[in-house]
Amino acid sequence: MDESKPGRVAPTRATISDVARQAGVSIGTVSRVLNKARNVKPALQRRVLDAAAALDYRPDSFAQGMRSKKTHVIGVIVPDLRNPLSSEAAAGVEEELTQQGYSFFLANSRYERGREENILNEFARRRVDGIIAILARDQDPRTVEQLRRLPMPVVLLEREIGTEFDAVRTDQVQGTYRATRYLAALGHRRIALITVPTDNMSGRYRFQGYAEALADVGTEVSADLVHMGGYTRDYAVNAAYSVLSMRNKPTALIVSGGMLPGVLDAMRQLNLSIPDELSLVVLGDTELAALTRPGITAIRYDWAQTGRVAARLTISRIGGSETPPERVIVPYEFILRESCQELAPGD
Amino acid sequence: MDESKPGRVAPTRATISDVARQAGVSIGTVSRVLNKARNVKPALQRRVLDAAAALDYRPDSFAQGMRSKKTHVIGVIVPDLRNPLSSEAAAGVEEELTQQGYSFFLANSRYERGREENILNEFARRRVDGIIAILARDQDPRTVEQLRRLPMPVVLLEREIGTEFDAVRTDQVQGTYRATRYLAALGHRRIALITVPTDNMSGRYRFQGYAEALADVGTEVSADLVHMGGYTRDYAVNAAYSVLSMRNKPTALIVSGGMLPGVLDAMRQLNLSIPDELSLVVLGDTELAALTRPGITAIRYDWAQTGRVAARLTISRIGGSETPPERVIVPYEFILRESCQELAPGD
DNA sequence: CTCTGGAAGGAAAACGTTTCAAATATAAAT
DNA sequence: ATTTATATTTGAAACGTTTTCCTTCCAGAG
Repeated sequence: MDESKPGRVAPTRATISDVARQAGVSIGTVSRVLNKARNVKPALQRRVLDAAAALDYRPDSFAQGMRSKKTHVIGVIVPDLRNPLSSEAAAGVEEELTQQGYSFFLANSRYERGREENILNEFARRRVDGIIAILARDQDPRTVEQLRRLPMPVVLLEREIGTEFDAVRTDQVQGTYRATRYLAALGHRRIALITVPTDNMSGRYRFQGYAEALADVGTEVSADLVHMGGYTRDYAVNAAYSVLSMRNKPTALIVSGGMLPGVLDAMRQLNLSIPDELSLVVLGDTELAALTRPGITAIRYDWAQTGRVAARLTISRIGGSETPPERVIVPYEFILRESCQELAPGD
Repeated sequence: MDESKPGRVAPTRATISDVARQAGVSIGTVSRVLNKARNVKPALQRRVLDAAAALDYRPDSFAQGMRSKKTHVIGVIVPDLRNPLSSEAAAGVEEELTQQGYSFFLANSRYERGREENILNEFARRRVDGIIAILARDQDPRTVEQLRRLPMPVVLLEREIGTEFDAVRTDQVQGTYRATRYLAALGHRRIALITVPTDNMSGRYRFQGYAEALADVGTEVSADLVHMGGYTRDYAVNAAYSVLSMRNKPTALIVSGGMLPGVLDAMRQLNLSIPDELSLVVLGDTELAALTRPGITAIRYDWAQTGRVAARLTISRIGGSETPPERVIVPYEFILRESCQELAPGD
């Protein structure tokens, strides 16, 4: 019925046979011209190209995918769309993929394993050429098993599973080590840590850097200063609240970027000021850290860069690269602001 | 060669004919069971379902799309992945689409028309079932024409083109009106406005609300107080810098959320304090506005909600809804913080 | 002039679904 | 027991590509 509507252009797209007819050749020839263009006389080639242009022909990606098994689509799975890690990484992936002619599905697991499983299944069903994943948990054997079964290359972002998958990550160990040593150099010894659980790489490596730095200055990790039990803002608020209202409270605090809002919130409630009453370093720089007053000293991670690297790596795997799994580590940057203070000897 | 590797599961997925063979029925029956399941005897239905489960069968989405013309994919195009409007809207869209069994392509135009055009073409080629778009410019005739030609429903987000497309947007007119009136009620008359250009809806409606409010308090718009020439952070810094270093500088400033960082940056450079030297209202609430000190009074827009509504609307259009184009307006919320001060009579 | 071999182009198969027409089985009505 | 209507199931076409296998051309060699 639409066909007859006067004002409406018929919505039927030209197919390859339309082009073939218009150019007076077989569809096979059209396909050959449009793809490799081998063994076709220049004259014919022109005719085909002209016909295709005239008809505004675009190959149907479903027919292509059906036949050639290549979709030029990559699946990207993140745990929390609103977290800067996710959005920055997605932005980096986007930059690189677009440039290389790929599209991508974006999916959000919300840190739920069930969702993650469904998403991976859906990606497989949709025959994505590759997957870039920031997993909720990288130690769950079911997840690992599912990844192993996937017929397309998988690149992990900010996560690690043994050495069998490509992985791109920021240097959380060194970054956190540096943050801790920086505070220690200012005289702090009671340094609290609020970040994500150890069931993914970020938490594990952050704790490792923290613990190593403390050990190097001859201090032991004190369990009551470490809160690594959740991902949410509420968790951060509660953790900060409880650690900052201890009788013998810490003089410094290291918090991950996604939890900074919660910590600032708690500090406001407790009416604690930075840096007089608490020195603060954030793992992962954000606009909030940069622009709040005083500015928060930060370990900056270039997540967009990890995204770009992961995208390039994925594409090279799709291209058939068979080298052993890579492990790329993107360095951190230390951003000095005004949130830390030398500890007065008496404190 | 992979087939023979001992440790590797053969990566060939089961097809519908495998299921048919296993269940001892025709492929047509399998298809019917898996889709509508009408007119199939319960016994057979069980057999088919069991077979499908046993083989871990998942219909190939390319074959499906090829035949049925439905892809269950929606294309989402945003102008700036790092802007809260984009990421919040994407998150809202994601919530709703996932729940309804849709996947989505996410693409980033970076406010460039050429990219936008390519993205729309790519979406068409990939036969997305519908498109949700935050356009770079909603007044460009070429963009409009391209949208008209698209064979799938398009829902505009935070943009409007006449009345021929569905559009979901926040109430920028009223929000900005309210912000302006609020400042006026505190005695301010020299109120600056820094936001995006008028070549998309947000800029137009913000200016409208601003101008109406000023008119209602008997003040004229003063061109040197209005900066609506760019989208970037750099633009915001420069605009704020120039407007705040005027001899007769404004006593209050309204800025859009994406540009708040730039404004705060400029204020820091100029060493201006809030609210003593400048009252500030931000259009679009963000974490930065909420957590910086003092907190910035904000007009909050629920972009995630617009995303959800747009997703629902898109799906209903895909379902064949033929009602006239809708125009949904999501209300604003006034968030009072500490960034505004009553103007002293002498000022 | 015939033969050979490579280049160029065509015809048709295949990809895995959905859907439609036809065939068969079942139930109801006579 | 037939006939008729209805419910179920089958078989095959169709979707728009890519690709494989042929056939046809031609040029150069013998």
